[in-house]
Amino acid sequence: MDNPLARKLSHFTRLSASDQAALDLLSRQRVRQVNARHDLIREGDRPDHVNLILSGWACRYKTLEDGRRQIIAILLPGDLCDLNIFILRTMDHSMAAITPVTHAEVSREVLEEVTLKQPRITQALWWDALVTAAIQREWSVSLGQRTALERVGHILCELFVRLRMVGLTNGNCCEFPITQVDLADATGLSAVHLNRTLQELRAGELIVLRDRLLTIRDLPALQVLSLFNPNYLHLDAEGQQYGANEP
Amino acid sequence: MDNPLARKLSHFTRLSASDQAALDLLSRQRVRQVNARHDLIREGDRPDHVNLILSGWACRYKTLEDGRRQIIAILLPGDLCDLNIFILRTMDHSMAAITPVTHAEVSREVLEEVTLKQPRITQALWWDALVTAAIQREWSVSLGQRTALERVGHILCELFVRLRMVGLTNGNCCEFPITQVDLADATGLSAVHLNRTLQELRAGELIVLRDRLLTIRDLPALQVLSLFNPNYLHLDAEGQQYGANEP
DNA sequence: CGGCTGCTTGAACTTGTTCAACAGCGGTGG
DNA sequence: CCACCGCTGTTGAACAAGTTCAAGCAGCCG
Repeated sequence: MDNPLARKLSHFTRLSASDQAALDLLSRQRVRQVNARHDLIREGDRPDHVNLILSGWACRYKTLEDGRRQIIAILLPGDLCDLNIFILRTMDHSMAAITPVTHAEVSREVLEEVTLKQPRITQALWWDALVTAAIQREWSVSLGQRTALERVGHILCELFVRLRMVGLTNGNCCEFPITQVDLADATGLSAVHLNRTLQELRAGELIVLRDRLLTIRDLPALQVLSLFNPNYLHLDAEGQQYGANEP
Repeated sequence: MDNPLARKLSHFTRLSASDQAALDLLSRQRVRQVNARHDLIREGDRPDHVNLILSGWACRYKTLEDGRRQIIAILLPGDLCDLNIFILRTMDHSMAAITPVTHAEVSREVLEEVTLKQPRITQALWWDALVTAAIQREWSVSLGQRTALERVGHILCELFVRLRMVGLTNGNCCEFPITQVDLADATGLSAVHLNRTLQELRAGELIVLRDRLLTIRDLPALQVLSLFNPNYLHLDAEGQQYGANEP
């Protein structure tokens, strides 16, 4: 299975062959490439499609007038951006590629057709949207309450688990192609302090991060240190009751 | 119009008489009272209904094991909690009343019936859900990038504008029944520093806050100081194209 | 009256920021 | 081929913002 969206949704529900086919169809809609650090869409734009990340990392962000920037969310392969964007007139934030990104632009019509024909997919996309909202809430907790060390540990745990869901980890390793500046903007820390915090995690023998490759040496310890409780990711196959009964 | 939800949604779309009637029906579902600082629902619960706040203030919050608490969202009259909660098995956060709260518990069945019969309401509820998500993102920006002064100013602006949408302001005044401790937990500040920050806003002649009554003495100045840009609230009647054509 | 909650103040302290400089690396153009 | 540039990561030191601890006051309610 090389379709990251299908892989992710199968954590929620069992997908039939026709569900799979429908998701594959989504992945083949108008496929585009974007270079690293280029915008996919900007605040004020009015999009006419939904983006599905196929490969690479992207982010949502907002900037304040004086240049301060907050990364609001990190988008990984299999992430679908703003299902019902069609209702709001304009984007209130921007999205940018962190690495080179391939994404499919799915039109409203295609999306509606798929959700109409495949109710299990509709259900699963709902689950995905609700998890996305839960992640956003957890980030608020991090930004508001966690210390620098906890915050950085937490985001590493979260990204690792999310990457594992779409098959992008290898044992306790994963590609981790984000710069320290971007990680700092995501955690609300200065780049200098983020650097020192990473060093602290390395010194504690919790992680290795070098050459865009992350190894989590002791995930349980990192989770404890970061007060990371994965239940907000709702990974416990909650939708199995809607499982496919076709082959 | 004493229905805060209808009042809020009418900022997005024109509501027909039957839309109004349907929203009034929602407000009459199983009406409950909750005392101040009591939970409406707890992390781990599995709700079987959606809450519609009719009067009073509430909040969503999460606590960390060691007692640190982050208020994730503030719920005002007219706010509807988690439309599609039915999909996720358990709550990943709690909700509590800040003041005494009256709310209607709307069952899945009633909600589905209304949205099926009144497509304009469905559309408007979508708009509301997307605005809620946008608010959550803006809070991330505040927590991650804004200084204490900006953060406090920003939340005051936001709450004032949201209260105005549901008719709970009077000129530049509004009831503001939240304690400093709760405001501190919402802004990620200590209660002591929140107190000093409020004093700074008072000293700058921007606000008066006394006896649970907030007066914004200079909204434009407060907006500038807080880098408050209301476009994330999507208030510009974006859904007028779906306006009712019945009386 | 006593005890509670919410607000306020002072002072010491801690965490994270800012500023500045430098090293390593890869790409580009002379 | 080498010089140079820009980007990323790293380090040190001074600094600022916000926290913590501790105490006190006002109003309210039983």
